[in-house]
Amino acid sequence: MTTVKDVAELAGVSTATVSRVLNNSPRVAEDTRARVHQAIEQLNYRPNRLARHLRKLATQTVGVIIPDIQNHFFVSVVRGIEDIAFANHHVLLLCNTDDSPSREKTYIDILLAEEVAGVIICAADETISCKAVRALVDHQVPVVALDRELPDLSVDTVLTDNIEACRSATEYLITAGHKRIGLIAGPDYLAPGRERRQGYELALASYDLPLDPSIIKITDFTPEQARAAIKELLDERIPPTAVLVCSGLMTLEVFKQIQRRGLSIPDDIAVVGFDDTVMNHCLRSPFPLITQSTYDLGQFAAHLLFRRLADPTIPVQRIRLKTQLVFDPPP
Amino acid sequence: MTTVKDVAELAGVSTATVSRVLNNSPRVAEDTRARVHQAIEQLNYRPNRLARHLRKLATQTVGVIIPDIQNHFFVSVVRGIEDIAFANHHVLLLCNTDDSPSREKTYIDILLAEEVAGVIICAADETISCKAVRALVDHQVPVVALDRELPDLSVDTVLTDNIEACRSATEYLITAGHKRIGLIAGPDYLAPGRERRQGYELALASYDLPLDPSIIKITDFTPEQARAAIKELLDERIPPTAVLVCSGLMTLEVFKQIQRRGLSIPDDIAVVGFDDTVMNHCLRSPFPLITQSTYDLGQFAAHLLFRRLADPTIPVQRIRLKTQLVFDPPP
DNA sequence: TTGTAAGCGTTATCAT
DNA sequence: ATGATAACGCTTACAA
Repeated sequence: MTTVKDVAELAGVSTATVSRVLNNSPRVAEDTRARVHQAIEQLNYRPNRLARHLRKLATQTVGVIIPDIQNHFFVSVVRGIEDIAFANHHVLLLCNTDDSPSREKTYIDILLAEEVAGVIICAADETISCKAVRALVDHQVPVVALDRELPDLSVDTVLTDNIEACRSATEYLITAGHKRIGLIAGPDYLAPGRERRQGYELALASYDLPLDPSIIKITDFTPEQARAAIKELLDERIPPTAVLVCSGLMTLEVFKQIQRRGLSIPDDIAVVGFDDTVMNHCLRSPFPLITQSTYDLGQFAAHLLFRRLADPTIPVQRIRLKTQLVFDPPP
Repeated sequence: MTTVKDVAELAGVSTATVSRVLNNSPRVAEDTRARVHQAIEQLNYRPNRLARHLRKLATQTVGVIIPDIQNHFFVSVVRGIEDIAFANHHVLLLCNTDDSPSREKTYIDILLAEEVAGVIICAADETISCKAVRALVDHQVPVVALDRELPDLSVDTVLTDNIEACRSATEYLITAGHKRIGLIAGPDYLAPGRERRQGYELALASYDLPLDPSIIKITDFTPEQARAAIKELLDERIPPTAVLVCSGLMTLEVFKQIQRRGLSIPDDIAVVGFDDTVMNHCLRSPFPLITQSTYDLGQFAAHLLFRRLADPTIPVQRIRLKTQLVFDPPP
């Protein structure tokens, strides 16, 4: 392994000078700079990031904590983050939690020990996660909350406009004539669960429709619970004539189950789902989808992070990304 | 930031002893060990990974270089790798190359500078990539080639059984009565391109069917080129009655284009595609798919890496994973 | 403009 | 069994 020392020797200067060249210090003569650069070339020298970061007590590494990259939702999020990080000469540490607070905690401890420059996190559980994430904040590690909040913490946050998305989607169903609309939502301890339900309730209220708890199903966002939920809805004594499904993974499952029962959409039951995860790409979807630009979500989060890295004093930012109600898949 | 020094002070021992406890050295009295552990607890001390790794000149970081996480194929690959890495207390650096050798090179330089413990790579270009990857090998960084080969390098490799997969798929089409079978394959500089074409040719040969270059389309695996390819095939003076499409992304695109033309599968044209990326999940696929367990692919690669990390002397391994020809989607 | 030297937090060697 | 101390590769005061 070649080190600054080797370069210094070959260039006939001290290691300090090499370091200055490496860090583009202005206080170095042009010809020395040239000689050093030549030595670097010749030896194919790459400064050791570990050593550099240890010395500076600052890395060029960003921790990305998400539930599961296998959830289509996070794929482009991660890519969006990576592209911004790459442009800033930073590198991504990918951490999948499976929504387990304990695995999340383990990863946070590792990221802390790795002295990451910052962390972008989609928390496993908004209340529980705060405790672990606080350790990052206490150690001055910038944190960006993505898609889910960190309520006790004052950190930059980028969210989807959940309430308005579901309010308008529900309104769409209501104006289409539906009076009994089922909801398959997520847990209250996650913003996308809580707020999407709120949007739904808001719409019902503004049209003076009754809120029937028996057709509001709160799940943990998994397909398994979505399957149980849609089953229960369809088995109601008076089944809903429409249903709003509040995540991509669940929408797919609901679609499958409805198909399996031989029911038709929207004649037997109307559906509005979330995210163009799957079916949107391979068939003209038989129902509208609330879509979010997940790539943008990632990019925004990364932008917030690097902005804060550049200037830690700016006020905490909070961004809401708009959604779209899409009736037809892309060509 | 609490350091060994703080712990040592609180426990009333030297930093060396703390380090011994941290590294489970047997040469430390039980009561001192207890005192140190208590101090660690009390201070909530986490050993700095950077410092540790710099000192040991060995990290617990694995570089994962793939073309694009947005390609569904790599999603579970990465997750498979992560799960094994996590179990081994290692962490993942995710690098997307977009199949660009230059971006790949940049990432390899970074990984080298980060002193990663090992690298799992799906090369952008088997010939070009070798040059950059050789730097890793030269620096004794274990490398595992995934899905694509590193021909000039003697490294552990995990591949799909491409030839047999496409031979049997083509055979299936032949025994179904097809005599004029089109092929949409990948480039020769990638194993999945090259070998899948070989399997196709093998099958034709063994049934004494002619090889018609005009219905063999070599693409770069992108949907764009797949679209052009299927268009050309369908516009042939005598169009093929069947087509074998050699990647998941391309299969989806071909499916769309056939649909758009109002043609029906398999009556107008029979299709065999790759990977259960999309349509398999939302509708009973109208045609069979060659599927690979990408999660296993990732796990195997990671296993190879950690095996070599544990014992660098074992002979280079080469694994071929079997595929399945799937006619019906999972329930 | 350049060099010397200390130090980032850890571990390994050598004493004791 | 434990403690001093040097070293990993780099950056940055402080001198010169």
